[in-house]
Amino acid sequence: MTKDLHSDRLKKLRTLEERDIPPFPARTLGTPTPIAEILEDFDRREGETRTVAGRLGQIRDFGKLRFAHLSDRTGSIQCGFQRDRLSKWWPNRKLIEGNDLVLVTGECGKTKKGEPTVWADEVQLLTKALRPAPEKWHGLRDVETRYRMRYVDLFANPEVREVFMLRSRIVREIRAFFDELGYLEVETPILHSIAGGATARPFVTHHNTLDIDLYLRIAPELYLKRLLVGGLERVYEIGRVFRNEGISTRHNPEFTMLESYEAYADYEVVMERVEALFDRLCTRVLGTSEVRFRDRTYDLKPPFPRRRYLDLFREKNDGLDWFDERGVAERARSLGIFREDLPASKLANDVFEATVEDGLEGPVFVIDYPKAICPLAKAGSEDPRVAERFELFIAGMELGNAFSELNDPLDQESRLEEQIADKDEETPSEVDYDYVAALEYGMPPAGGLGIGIDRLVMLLSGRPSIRDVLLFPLLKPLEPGRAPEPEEGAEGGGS
RNA sequence: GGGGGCGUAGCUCAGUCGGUAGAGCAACGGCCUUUUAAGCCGUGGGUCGAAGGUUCGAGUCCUUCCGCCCUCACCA
Repeated sequence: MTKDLHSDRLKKLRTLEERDIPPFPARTLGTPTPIAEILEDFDRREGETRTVAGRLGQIRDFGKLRFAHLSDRTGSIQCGFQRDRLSKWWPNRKLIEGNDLVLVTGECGKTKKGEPTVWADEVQLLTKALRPAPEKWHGLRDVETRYRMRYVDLFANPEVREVFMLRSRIVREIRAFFDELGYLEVETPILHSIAGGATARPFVTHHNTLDIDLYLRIAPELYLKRLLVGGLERVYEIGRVFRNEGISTRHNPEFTMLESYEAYADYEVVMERVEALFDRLCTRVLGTSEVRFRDRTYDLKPPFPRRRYLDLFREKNDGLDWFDERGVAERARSLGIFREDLPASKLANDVFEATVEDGLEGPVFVIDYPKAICPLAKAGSEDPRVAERFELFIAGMELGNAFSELNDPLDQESRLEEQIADKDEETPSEVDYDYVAALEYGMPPAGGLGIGIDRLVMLLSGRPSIRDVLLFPLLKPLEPGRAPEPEEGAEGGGS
């Protein structure tokens, strides 16, 4: 609790109550103007009376005059409090301090040094802050506190706010992009009875009334493609997916995925869409196609080069053929990543990841993946061993994954069944026969796309960790309890 | 899970060889009508992440635990 630590502020709270000044009033007595709007054309506003509201910064006190900056979501402006203008309020001035939320109405004018200032004629305390703000010029630095108390981070560090404003603009622009192409934005279930559409360990939950286990979705893919069967033809969804796996600078157990599906298109069309989308984000949101990320500069100007998966594999592995099982096993051993339990295709893909992926600075489309590692993609017309699939890599990060969607129900059924056969903890628990049934009704040929929104925002904002683009990244909860009392018979709850 | 680093006042950080717990900002009292990292005088503020150990004596050394960061593994 707050109690002892900031008892000064609690004392002020009581004094406010004694003086009938509500510390948390229900009504805001005025309509604040966004601060940026006032600053925009300040010279012309001089002499006008304006109302501003926001969080009070540090007060600079001169006895009969005090200054403090007031910040709202749009910016920050200086307020001047003079005894001669505020005779009624003046005796209460010390009850309002830095970090309180206030409403100030007064005349716009400049100080001797030319600083735009609202000279207060009326002041209303909107919310008494019982905790002080972090230190004024270093801000809040401690990463753990920043993530755990993001609400403080946001008001103490303006650049953090900017990241999330940028994130919002990016998402809005993505929506506009698909909307203009006639896509329908949809919402599909998050609770799945079969965790399909990707390979990942799911979170499990339970529905009490039905008494069944359900999974939080690991991908919306299979539901979106059902909608293609239903005739919606162009659909997209931006939503949270959940994977019960490790946490790192690039992974959070819940993250935001964009998936889109377009009938009568294939992965070539999708590559064009991705290029158009990046071009739009660069011009309309960033204003440049160059981004700085982890000490490197990337030019996101399309077109992006395309490299065949199998070619990249051969290049980085001394001409080794991906399908050469013995050679691949040997190579895996020399890399120290050999695993007896893996099917050949998975092992070969591990070799690909170990030798190729980190070097993919990009932007680059890696295209034409071996069919064996793409259970939901359609085989190419030229080489039946490869699937029409691409992944977009930038800065060694996988940003997008797309393919010409497999719509042959018989092929799909056997591939899903194969997947279950060499099952590990990450493969789906069972085959989604309802999805196969949907395909049996006829799904149009289609190009599908998945983009990790968080990683995209990382790249476009130049933030190296996914936690910097998530408002509330997952952290271990702090243990409120100390060690249990060492008396015997202390009841459980133990870990 | 492996390796490395970190945890000291509300915040940002010092703390030497093991010898009384420090600074700046914030807070509190005072002066000041043009500051904007305001200034000046004064005051208060600590479970040194937690527990145990070594020692006459531990923020400092040892052990265990908790949390965070980086990295590797994992993550098609």
